[in-house]
Amino acid sequence: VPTPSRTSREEIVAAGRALVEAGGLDALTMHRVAATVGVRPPSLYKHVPSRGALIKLIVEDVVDDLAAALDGRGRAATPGDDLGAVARAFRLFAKQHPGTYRLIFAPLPEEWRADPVHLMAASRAVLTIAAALAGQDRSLEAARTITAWAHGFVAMELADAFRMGGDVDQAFEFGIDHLAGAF
Amino acid sequence: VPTPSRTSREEIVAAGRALVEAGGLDALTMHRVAATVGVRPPSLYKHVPSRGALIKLIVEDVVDDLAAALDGRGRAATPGDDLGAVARAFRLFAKQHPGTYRLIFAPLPEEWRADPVHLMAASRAVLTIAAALAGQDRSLEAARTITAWAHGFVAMELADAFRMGGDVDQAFEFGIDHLAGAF
DNA sequence: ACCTGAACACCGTTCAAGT
DNA sequence: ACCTGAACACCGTTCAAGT
Repeated sequence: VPTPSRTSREEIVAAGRALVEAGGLDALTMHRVAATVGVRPPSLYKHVPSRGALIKLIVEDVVDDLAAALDGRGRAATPGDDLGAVARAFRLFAKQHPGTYRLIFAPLPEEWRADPVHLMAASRAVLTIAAALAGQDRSLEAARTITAWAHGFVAMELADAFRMGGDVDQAFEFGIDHLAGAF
Repeated sequence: VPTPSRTSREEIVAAGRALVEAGGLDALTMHRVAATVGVRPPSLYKHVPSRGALIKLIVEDVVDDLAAALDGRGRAATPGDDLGAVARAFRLFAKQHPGTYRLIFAPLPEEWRADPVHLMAASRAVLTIAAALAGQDRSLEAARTITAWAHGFVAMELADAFRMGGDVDQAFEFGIDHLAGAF
């Protein structure tokens, strides 16, 4: 006798994402996800192959949101202003979703990593700006320099690694200004 | 009747570091550490308060080695060449110790994070170069820009996040060149 | 003073049995 | 076709008992 699903993959991903956001990857247990969606742990395996596969789905969900946040900005007057706008949008997203942002570049086992398609969508905005700043044939290197700086900055900020005083917001603006003029 | 220790904190930290290096933080279990040093899991608690405290000791050990790697270079001809030398030493360290490098800026719970003293020792080399490049009163911002870029770059590299082709070594040298001229 | 076995409350995952 | 309880092999940690 077929029975209707009592939950869904979407609901499971959303519940898992909330758990990661609230308590990091350690808080993502199949038991807790099951309790959240109102089912017993073994039932989750009818919707998702494993905890690792669930992590992958959560990361892809977050990366898609990041891509939307980076694309959903007006066009600024100069490439330098555009760089400032994406950089600030990037940092804002990380601060608004610290728990799940960290997952994006976390050193996960190969099989749990996001599909490249999602990361490439999130790279589009920076690539466009890099081409405007450094020229088409240097755009990939410039984009990697910008992205590395932006990710490194927010990763260190989220890890509370800026412990020598000073104004962290000001250091971020300093980075924007000097990268905009670097290429 | 007092009995002599069959292991030590140093041995436990070394065993834990090797486990993290080989299999990431997930591989660091008290059971495996105990088996490596030849003792039962409960005995570890005579030498280390908890798994979290062990993680902290491992991170501090790694950060000390990183500081030594960054300091153990000759002085180059120009500040720009010095920047290249530390940056390459930084990246080399990360590639030689990928599993434990990732721990340094990992989003660990507050109580497991390295003591600031260790991180500050590792910051010394970059701060000196930043002062030479950007001037004393901009040295902190410049050091944060450089460190963010370097960490972001190797973090993305270790996470296999550069998936759009191109030469990654060349992108790193591109970053060095343009940061050296940015301040 | 350190080590041990037993125990507790958790995990991820499998599987046969229910509906 | 999905859900469940029972089970297995793991975890971190505590604690009384050994030496």
